[in-house]
Amino acid sequence: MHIISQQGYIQQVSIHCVIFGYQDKQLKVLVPKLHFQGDFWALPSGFVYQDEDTDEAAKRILEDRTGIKDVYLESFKTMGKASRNSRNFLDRLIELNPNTLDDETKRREYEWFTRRFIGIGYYALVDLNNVVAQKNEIDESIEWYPVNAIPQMIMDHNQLVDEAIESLRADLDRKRVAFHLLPETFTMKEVQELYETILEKSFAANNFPKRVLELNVLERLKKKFTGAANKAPYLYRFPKQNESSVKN
Amino acid sequence: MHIISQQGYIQQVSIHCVIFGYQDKQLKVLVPKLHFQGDFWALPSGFVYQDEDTDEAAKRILEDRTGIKDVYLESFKTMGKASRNSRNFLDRLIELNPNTLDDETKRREYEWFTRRFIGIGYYALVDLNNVVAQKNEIDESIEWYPVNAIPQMIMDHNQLVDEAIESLRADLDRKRVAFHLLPETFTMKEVQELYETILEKSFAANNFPKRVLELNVLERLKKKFTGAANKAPYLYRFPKQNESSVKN
DNA sequence: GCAAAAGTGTTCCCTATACACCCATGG
DNA sequence: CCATGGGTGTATAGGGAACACTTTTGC
Repeated sequence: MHIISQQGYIQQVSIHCVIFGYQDKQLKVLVPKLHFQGDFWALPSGFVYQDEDTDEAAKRILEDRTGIKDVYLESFKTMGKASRNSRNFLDRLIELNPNTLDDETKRREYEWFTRRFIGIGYYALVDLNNVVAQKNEIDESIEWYPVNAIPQMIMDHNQLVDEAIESLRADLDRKRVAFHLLPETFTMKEVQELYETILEKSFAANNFPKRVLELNVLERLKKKFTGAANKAPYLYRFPKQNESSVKN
Repeated sequence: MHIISQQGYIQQVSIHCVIFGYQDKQLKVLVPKLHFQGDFWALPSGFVYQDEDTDEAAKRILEDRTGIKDVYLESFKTMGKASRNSRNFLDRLIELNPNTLDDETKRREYEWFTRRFIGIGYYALVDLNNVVAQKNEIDESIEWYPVNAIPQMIMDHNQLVDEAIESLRADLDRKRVAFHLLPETFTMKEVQELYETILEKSFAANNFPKRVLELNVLERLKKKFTGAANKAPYLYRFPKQNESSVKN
């Protein structure tokens, strides 16, 4: 572990990333498990450099921890409780990993880490099928969990996920945000299933395409011939404005 | 001016309050003007004590600067640009107010104030008719401005107001938030005009009451006899859950 | 031709709007 | 009884859902 407290971070502000993906008709979140004794799960988190936008910090943390870059990012909530610190978490971690605080530097790190932090929550939308998340050295594993089967995480991270889902739902109506969860090309049925999954309600199959298409953000491509003995659906593409599409 | 930099604040985090009121069928924002040469308007802003929730800080700042307390508060946006600092503003202020930096303490304050700050935006909803906003000593005046006639403020404060309005509109649908802008008792027509003002669209007069009433949050009181030669409308009350209603 | 899934059309229902009408109130 | 504005009923339009139907595809 490097000396984190002296790298020019803004004090007492942390960034937390809820990374959404979509697979098997389920909304999933990418959660790393820390490489320590004791089953600690935690959202990819980090701090903000003095000369860095918080948006940039979220992107950097995401890439460092998962290898994922160039994704859609949205800040959704800032957690500001005075009691918000990682002392409970770190004490439990140290209890189960006795050699963690074996020198003066690390003890100073402990003090730094366990102060009260204001946490800025970001959610990311990625194309799970195209993205290969790679754990880095501080993680034991990194896995996609369906939103209703996320392990117990440290601090308020489970609450952050809940708030992220709520924001995602609210944003679905106003912004054309959902397409970021789909692969480069997709069928209208896949779009509908995605909306039904996230909003937990079903839509009529005849009106849904009309409503989506009149957003005027989808490009219709050629049909998708799968070899199956049925009518081939059209493929659509969501031309991404700023970001290039995600290729791990 | 006291020594602000040493009072146990969280470093580089600021709070900004957009205070909404409603009067004369207009949505208004309460904006103080600083007691300095040079026409500086700025949202009521401040910092967060180490042992204080950010929500508490927003409440405290609101009360210190305006005398208003016990209002509905909602955090709506966190501004995180690396370039976000008040150096331009303060340099202009010092230029126009030469005696501002006349001792060492104040010069140190200047350094503290002009660092990069992460700004947490809150909006408050108050009953403008019942609330008497009181300027404190650092303000020259404090006034209600219609949202489309707000003076040019410092830093990104105008943008904060725009984002606050957007959030307020989005929240109107999901939460029963608007009643906080009305007096203790009000007629259905007043509710409708409020919604029409904020959302900038009109509603049919027959269904609107039905939709509002089936929220089951309003209490119908006796009729309102104004002495005018017409049918007296019913008065309604919004029983506030946690907060007591605002009396300056 | 047949099965499977895509895509479309018809009908129905619900909600919101427009408009008309009735009602309470005070002069 | 009349003017005023609150409140309510009726007809209509639009959007979404259910259901049935047509179309495309490969065997």
